[in-house]
Amino acid sequence: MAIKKRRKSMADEKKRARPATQHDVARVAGVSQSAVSRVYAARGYVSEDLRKRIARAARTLQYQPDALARGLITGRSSIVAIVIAGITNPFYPWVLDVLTDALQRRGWQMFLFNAAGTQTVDDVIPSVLQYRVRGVVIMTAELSSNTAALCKEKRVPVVLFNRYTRKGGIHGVACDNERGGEMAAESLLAAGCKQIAYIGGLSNSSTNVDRKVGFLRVLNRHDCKPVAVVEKNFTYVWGAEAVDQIIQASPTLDGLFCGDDAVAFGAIDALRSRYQRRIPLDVSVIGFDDIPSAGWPAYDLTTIRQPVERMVEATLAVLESPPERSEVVLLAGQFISRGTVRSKDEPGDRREN
Amino acid sequence: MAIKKRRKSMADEKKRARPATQHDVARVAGVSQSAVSRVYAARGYVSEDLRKRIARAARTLQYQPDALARGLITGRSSIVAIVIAGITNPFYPWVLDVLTDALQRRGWQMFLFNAAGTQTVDDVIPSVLQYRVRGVVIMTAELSSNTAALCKEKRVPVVLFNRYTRKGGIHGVACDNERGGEMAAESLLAAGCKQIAYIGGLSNSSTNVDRKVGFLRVLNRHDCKPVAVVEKNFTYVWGAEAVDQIIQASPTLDGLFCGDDAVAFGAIDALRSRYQRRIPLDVSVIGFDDIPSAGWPAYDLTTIRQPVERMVEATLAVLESPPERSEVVLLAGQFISRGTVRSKDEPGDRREN
DNA sequence: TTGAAAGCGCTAACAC
DNA sequence: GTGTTAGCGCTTTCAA
Repeated sequence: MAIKKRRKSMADEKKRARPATQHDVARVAGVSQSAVSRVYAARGYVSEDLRKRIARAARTLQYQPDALARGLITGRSSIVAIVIAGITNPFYPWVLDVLTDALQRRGWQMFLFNAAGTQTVDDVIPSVLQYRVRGVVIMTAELSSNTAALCKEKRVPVVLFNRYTRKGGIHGVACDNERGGEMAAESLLAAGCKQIAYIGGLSNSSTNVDRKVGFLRVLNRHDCKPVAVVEKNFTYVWGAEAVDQIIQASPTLDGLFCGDDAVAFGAIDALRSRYQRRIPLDVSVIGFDDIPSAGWPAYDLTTIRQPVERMVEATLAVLESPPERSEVVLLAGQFISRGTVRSKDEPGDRREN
Repeated sequence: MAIKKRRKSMADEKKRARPATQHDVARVAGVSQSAVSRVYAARGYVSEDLRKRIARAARTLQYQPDALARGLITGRSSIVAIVIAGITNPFYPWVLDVLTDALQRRGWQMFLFNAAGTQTVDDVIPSVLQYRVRGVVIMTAELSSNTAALCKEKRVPVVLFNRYTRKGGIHGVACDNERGGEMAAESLLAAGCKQIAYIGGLSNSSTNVDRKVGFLRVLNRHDCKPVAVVEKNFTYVWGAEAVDQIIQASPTLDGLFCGDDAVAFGAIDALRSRYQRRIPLDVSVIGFDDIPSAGWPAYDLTTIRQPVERMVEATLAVLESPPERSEVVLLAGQFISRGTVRSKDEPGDRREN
């Protein structure tokens, strides 16, 4: 008691620095501390009378619950960790915009980690787990089975966003990329393209593989052999670089499917500025994602829209109540027809400006 | 003790669910729990011998410190909260890319909040403060003095990023926007532009005001009266919309300074596709920020580069040791000359493609 | 150099 | 309904 007293007086000295606790509120309201807890934890019974007195005391004291203490006792914070790589690809800001909104509506917080540069997912996960996060959403391809086991052991649900794995215990939410690839192929073939190429992203990511597989399946079905299939990563720079490679070998290229919109932008800029190709008159181009800038006049890109809102909802649904067995949710994309695929009937109708 | 025993046996039943604590490590290593703490808190004395035994025990138990418990006792987490609005403006992904890297190198975590949509900064700050964050970085214009007071009371440093205020207690880190505006004006005048306009962003933000003030100051000094000064927000859509307004009234427009690169993109697209203006032959355009896409061939935008790396470092420096008095750090931007400002000497030299 | 012990602010049995 | 009480896992005096 003596020690306690000493502490208290220290606290009194610099009172302005110490925020109000449930104990303070209880004292002012003339109730027990646990009654205050019951109000804020929204659990157990509290009479209207007590509730009111507590609310008033809390207001005068400017009481705010301490999330750290709450997390410590409950064993769970309300933090969701997002691991991203290449946040400068405009697809991700779009996703983050939707995701932050959905999270904030639930009263959850977002940890943002960037697995670009020096750090990988595996480096970053352990420190995330220290906060007893509610879940981890991974938007990068790499995740070692070691790290996966770590999350499983701590009972932290992991969901891969915009990709998936068939390894057990890891949930996945993605667009139906195979079907998307098929739609792209169908569209280019319908436009009368003959010399068709695919510029992919990260070669072993499910995102890239599925889009490619669907695309090539339809091409194959129509006995159309692609003039080139090249893969590296989902960036503007790679799109432009890939065009360099392709055009050298196949100057008569007339149809191009790109792994995502950023790649498509790079490809289009290279085709126009380095090789004087008109889009879509000389080359038809299709992207993937439908990021906001895809609709801007500079590109006016035909693409496949990812259902980001529904993907985010599906992701949070998994975090709220993780299914026993790992689950892969595939949602349909939507073909968005704009100005980078020529229409077969009127090939000369379009002018470049 | 009886109760304690009961708890313990419960814990044993579902042992796999309970992560190792310092207590467990201490037991295995044959030392006290406080010795383990001293090792991980990196404070106080621990002999080499103990240190080794503890390290070994920790490894076998896969011990990871609990950030919530640590935060509770120390009164501080290692979380920095970032409040953003309009994350889809490519300037912010760029900043986040740099910022996440700098944070992770320090072993800090990032809370990301989006003040777009339904939520404002003021809505979001209280819940951030519950986590005893190390600091708050605000990338939005709005922050009520009420909320500012709240942070001050909790002794949480606040720094405005890419903007500032002269109100007390709030730090600010920004580019020298006035000087940037001056450089833009000097460049347009040097190119021989006569009919010059400014398309700004959020009208009362320091970012917008300073760029405009610097720009108009130089114009005024050269007796050049702008044909239009319009302001709304920092978006692509607004850039295009603003051009509609300006061109109606001033079809002979030949010089344009835009509040940021996104606005410039919208303006350029509208000038080209709706009004058949050639850039820079008919109209010279300057942006601000130098976001990554500014250098892409589609725009090849002349602009002023914000020193994002140095801005981030300055921001974190403030969070690490907040100065007593509020402090505004202004860092110089860099003029980046590309293809959207015509050179005076050879006005007919450029071709659009 | 090490250990014992108090307590950060909160939740959740449990007793009344 | 309400209060009492025992910790959650950690840091930090303080004594030895």
